[in-house]
Amino acid sequence: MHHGCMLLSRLADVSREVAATSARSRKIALLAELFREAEADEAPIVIPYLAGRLPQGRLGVGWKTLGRPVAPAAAPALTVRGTDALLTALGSVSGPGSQAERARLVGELMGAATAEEQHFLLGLLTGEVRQGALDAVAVEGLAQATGAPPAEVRRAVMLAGSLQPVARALLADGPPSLKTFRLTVGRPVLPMLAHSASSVTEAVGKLGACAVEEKLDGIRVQVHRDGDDVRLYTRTLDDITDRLPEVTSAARELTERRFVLDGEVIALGEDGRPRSFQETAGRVGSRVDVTAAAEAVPVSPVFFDVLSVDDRDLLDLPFAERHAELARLVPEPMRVRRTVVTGPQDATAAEEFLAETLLRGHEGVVVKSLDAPYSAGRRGASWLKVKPVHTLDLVVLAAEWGHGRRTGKLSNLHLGARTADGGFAMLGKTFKGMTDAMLTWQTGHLKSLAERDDGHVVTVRPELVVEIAYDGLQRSTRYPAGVTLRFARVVRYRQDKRPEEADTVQTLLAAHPEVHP
DNA sequence: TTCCGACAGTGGGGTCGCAAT
DNA sequence: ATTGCGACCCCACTATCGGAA
Repeated sequence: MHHGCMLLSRLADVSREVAATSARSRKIALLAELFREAEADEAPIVIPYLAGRLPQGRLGVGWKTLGRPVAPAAAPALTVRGTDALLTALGSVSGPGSQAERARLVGELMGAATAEEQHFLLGLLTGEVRQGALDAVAVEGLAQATGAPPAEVRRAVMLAGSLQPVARALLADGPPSLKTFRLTVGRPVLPMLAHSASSVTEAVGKLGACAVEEKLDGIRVQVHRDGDDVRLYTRTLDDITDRLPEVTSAARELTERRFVLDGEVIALGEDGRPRSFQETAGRVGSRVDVTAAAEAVPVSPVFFDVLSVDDRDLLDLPFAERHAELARLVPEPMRVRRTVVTGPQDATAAEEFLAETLLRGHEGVVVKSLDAPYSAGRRGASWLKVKPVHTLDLVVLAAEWGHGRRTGKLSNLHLGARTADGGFAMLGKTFKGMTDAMLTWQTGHLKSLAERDDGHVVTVRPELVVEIAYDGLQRSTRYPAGVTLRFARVVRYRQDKRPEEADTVQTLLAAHPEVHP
């Protein structure tokens, strides 16, 4: 065993082995074995690496920066620590000439790596390790390696916001150290997420007594206030405090002084109706001239949950009790609009609430069990979102060769609607919704319609009609009609339809009068 | 034995900011 | 000034494993 000088080749070997097995239990065992070998101060490197992530986060290195392949080293020499030091240096490069300098450092690293190590590093740098194990499997491996109960490790990770500090503590001090991870104001926790349901009735049927809340099409935000200090975090726990001063002010106006709230920020018009997601996202993404951005597109926080008040951790309380705290803390307009139903016999009322929500211009609803605790970081089925689905019959104009498990299959479809002149206008692409059987079938069928194959995109005669589901229309500068479909996915092929029967751009635009191309 | 929850994989479009052109 | 790239918002859906029922 290499004490304190674990080689990168060891990680590359384990990653390859993990990728080669399909059994999750075996993946966990392989990771656990490696984690046991890591020193406490190597753990914060080894564990994210084997979870498919870099401890530094993104480094400004993508496929273009990686450039051409570099001749691999003959023998493994890179250590985990050495690699990490080099990548830390790479991440700190900025200013003029930085792209070239990053490329040089990447080249240096790759040149020192064996072919196996290069493959592993490539996966890490591009975020595509494809070993069938990410954070969740690594958490299990960490639990197995240290003898800590998996549920307690998961909880610590959700409270810490990431795997690394938990890994460091566990490897250094063992399972008792998990108790040091508590909900702390100022330290963001992984947010609770929702599953999908196809109707409100179905959702209420599954959850029983529940709240039905408006689903706002904005940006998720976690607000931490400790006295005058307010911090704002996104769904991935990025700190966006500096970008949303009006949200900070709103948090300071509340009478309680220590709390953690969960909600959405959204740009609303003068009439209180939501502005487009594109406008909200643009505003939240603006960092340079925040004052001008806030002037042009002010946003409002709308809260739906409270995780902590005055140092009381509310995570394990049932939602009904957390909401009572929320109602005490946050006045009406800053709280999400909702209705409470007692169970399936109230499904009609819930459906009516959805209809009203849509009339107010919102995205849909989230149906939430009144009993459920806040299970951060885990996709519990106690929150179910329901959004209306639109469908269209479109024509396949081209398809792209797939990657990974879709290698050799035509996967990503280019979708077109009919135009007035008898041609087709591309509206976007989709790779979603296909079963393996559909992938196989469409690969064969599209090959028979192929007109050109540049090795990436196969252009086909526009004859195959496909039914596409989508969430809505949005403006686009990329596509000729000036619009594109949001979250397009395949429902089924319509071999009973000829391309002349496909939907037109005109009818699509007419169905979404609020969108101006 | 069957069912179902959790997970990973497969990428989609838009917007912003920075560096390069 | 414009373009290209990368990061990060939003996200749907299927396949699979393995524990629950």
